Amino acid sequence: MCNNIRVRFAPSPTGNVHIGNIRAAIFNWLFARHTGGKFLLRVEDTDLERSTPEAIKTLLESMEWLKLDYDEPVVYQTANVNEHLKAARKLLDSGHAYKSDKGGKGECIIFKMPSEGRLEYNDLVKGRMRKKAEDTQDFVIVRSDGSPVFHLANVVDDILQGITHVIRGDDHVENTFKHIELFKALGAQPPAYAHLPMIVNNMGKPYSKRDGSAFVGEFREQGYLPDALFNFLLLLGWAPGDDREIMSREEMIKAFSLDRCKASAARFDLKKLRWMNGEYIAAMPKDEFKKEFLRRVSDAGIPTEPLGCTVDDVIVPVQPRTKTFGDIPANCIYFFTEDYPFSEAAVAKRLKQPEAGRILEETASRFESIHDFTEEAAEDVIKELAEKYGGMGAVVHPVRVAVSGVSEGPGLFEMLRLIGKERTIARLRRAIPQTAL
RNA sequence: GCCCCUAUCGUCUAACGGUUAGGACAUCAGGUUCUCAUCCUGGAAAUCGGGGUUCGAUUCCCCGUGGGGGUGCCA
Repeated sequence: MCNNIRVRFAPSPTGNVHIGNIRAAIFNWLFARHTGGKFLLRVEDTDLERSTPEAIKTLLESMEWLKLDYDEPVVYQTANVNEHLKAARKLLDSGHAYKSDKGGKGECIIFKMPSEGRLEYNDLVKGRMRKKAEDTQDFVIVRSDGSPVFHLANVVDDILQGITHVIRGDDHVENTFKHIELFKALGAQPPAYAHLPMIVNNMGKPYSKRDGSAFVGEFREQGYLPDALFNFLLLLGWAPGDDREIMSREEMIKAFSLDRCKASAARFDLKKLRWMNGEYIAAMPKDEFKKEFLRRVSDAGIPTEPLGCTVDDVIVPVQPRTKTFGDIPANCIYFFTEDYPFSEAAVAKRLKQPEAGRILEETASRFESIHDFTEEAAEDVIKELAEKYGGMGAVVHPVRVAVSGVSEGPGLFEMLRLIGKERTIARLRRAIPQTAL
């Protein structure tokens, strides 16, 4: 039961966490949880300009939001600079590195790559990787200003943290040959490597902010659930092998393995994410949904008390229809205020009709005589009118638009009941001017 | 230019030499419903091209082509 598998997520805090990046974290986390190893977080904060406290806070929040817990205190790379430089001196002393002023910027330290033979390693995702030594080049490990370069810092930190498996993005494949040589030159055992394919846009280019939401925080803002995003990202480049798609964290942990990761890039499909998010929302406990629902309504500046019913009443028909929480204010505003907007398209299609005005007035006046405004009572009225005006649609549609401003939503009779008799009647009459052709 | 990787429906993917090439999202048609969402039924939809190896290739090899990554002071 005792293994010493140790993996890490090593982002540089830039203020935003890219989905490609967080996916690497997800795969690392799953690998650690599956194997019973340790998942560590290392913040590569050596870029002092971008690594602000706020950026680090954003990173940690994203991790927490996705429930990516780590097993040891966060390591900050800046704390290890002396170790990096010590390693550089060691490499200088052992003849693995040399000083040079090639670019004329001053003296830097360059690591010497093998000049002959073949470099190879076994990538847990991509398989056997090989490269002729003559196709590699020496590279800078300490800049002329004395600061360690990524390659050095990364490798030294991995040694310091005892990392056994490096699971990271595809863009590091070439670096791996360099890193392995560094490990060896420093007298350390290189870790195993697994390179995850990139997430690309529909042009096949790396997915960026230009392609839509690219950062964890944006999805959170738009009302995606962390579990849905997690699940969706996992399925980009990995599949359990059977037909399961929506899986619990436990199932994922149990099923995860690196050798089932794909080696080719995956396109980001927002439609599928939306669908999956809707599935997760539908499965949410009522009180959890209610909490987030109220937060969204409140943030939109809408009163949080429905006009004619309770929040719980509203939630019943709304939850199963919600794809993202960001859609909620626009979809439910008419339950909370008389100042609800009318969709132009809906008005044009349903209210600007020859008989619409008469239908609304007639519906209103018939509703007036209902004592107990139940769904059944409302339905009876509408059905009667439907016979007169040529079908349910002819009556239902204008009434729906009049009382809600939009052409879709909960069942009409349920909606009317929630809005209430007097308010419904008032809304119907108030909408009549809009039926003028 | 050179080096490395990669290639199954529109998209995400399954099929680790033998399947009518499966599932999901999206899409289309029909059913249910007052709309939307859900739900049910059905349809269309793929192995990049060319050579090999093999009794047999989506699967293995080679060559193209497309895409991605890298290429001495970004990470």
